[in-house]
Amino acid sequence: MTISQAAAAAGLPVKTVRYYADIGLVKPASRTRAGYRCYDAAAIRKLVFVRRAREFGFSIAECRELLDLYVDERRTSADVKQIAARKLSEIEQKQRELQCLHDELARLIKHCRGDDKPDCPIMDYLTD
Amino acid sequence: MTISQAAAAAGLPVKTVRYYADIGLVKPASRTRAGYRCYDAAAIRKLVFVRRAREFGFSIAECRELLDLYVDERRTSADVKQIAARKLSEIEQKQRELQCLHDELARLIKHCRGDDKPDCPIMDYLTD
DNA sequence: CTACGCTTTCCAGTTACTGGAGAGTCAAAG
DNA sequence: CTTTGACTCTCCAGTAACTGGAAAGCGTAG
Repeated sequence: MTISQAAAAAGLPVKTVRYYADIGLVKPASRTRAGYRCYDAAAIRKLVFVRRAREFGFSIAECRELLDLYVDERRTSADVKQIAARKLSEIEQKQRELQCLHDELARLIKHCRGDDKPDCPIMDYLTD
Repeated sequence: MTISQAAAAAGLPVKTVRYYADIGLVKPASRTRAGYRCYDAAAIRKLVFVRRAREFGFSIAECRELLDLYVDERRTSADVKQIAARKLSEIEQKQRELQCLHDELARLIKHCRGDDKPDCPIMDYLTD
């Protein structure tokens, strides 16, 4: 399978697949004599795996960790669960932060008259 | 005021203040003969303004916009409100995305036994 | 006078790609 | 057999918003 076929199968841009090969995250199974990357079913499964992990917000480093577990037959679900739990608490942390920002900004917007005068509680708040 | 005093007053790292000067976001009031940046009260107010706007998640480009309004005596609160409302809807969009991720990941973690066996619904999900 | 701390500029690295240039490859059409 | 067009290769640069570090200059206290 050529890189464009692999990219289509995995649901990733060709550039990204090439990038993953460059950084050694998901290497092609082989190369043709002309240097074209060849992807087999296993490599494509890894690409899909990485795409889904990335969609979950896992970093490339974390994807590497997960991919190591993915191919490790002696992995334990406890290992996987730990990484996932770590990510979940990061997500929750970000959610709390966003909620604060949201509430504060919504409050300011509510109190801003939005007319043609310069006075504005949003500006006042930023000025402090 | 030297750059380190200005940075302390604004609650920003020195490097960041220098960076803001480099990109023309908040320029020092003047320079000493030796080339040292000099910050006056107005510049420090702008630094604080930018710090707070950044904390709200406004990008540097948006900070520039807001800063233009900040110094514009003919600004209208409608202009400010519009920018803020745009940012608020971005925040809400990100909140919805995070909520989806959170729920999905929490569900998977709940169903993962977290024992010493390799079987894991999280891995299954990523493999698809 | 010297030591130390602060400042300067410039360069590189971070994250995870994305775009583009210039050159090589492949398969099909004429 | 050649040509055309699509595809691929590598390498370089840029993105956002800094951050770290090197090498050199400046300023003041002892």
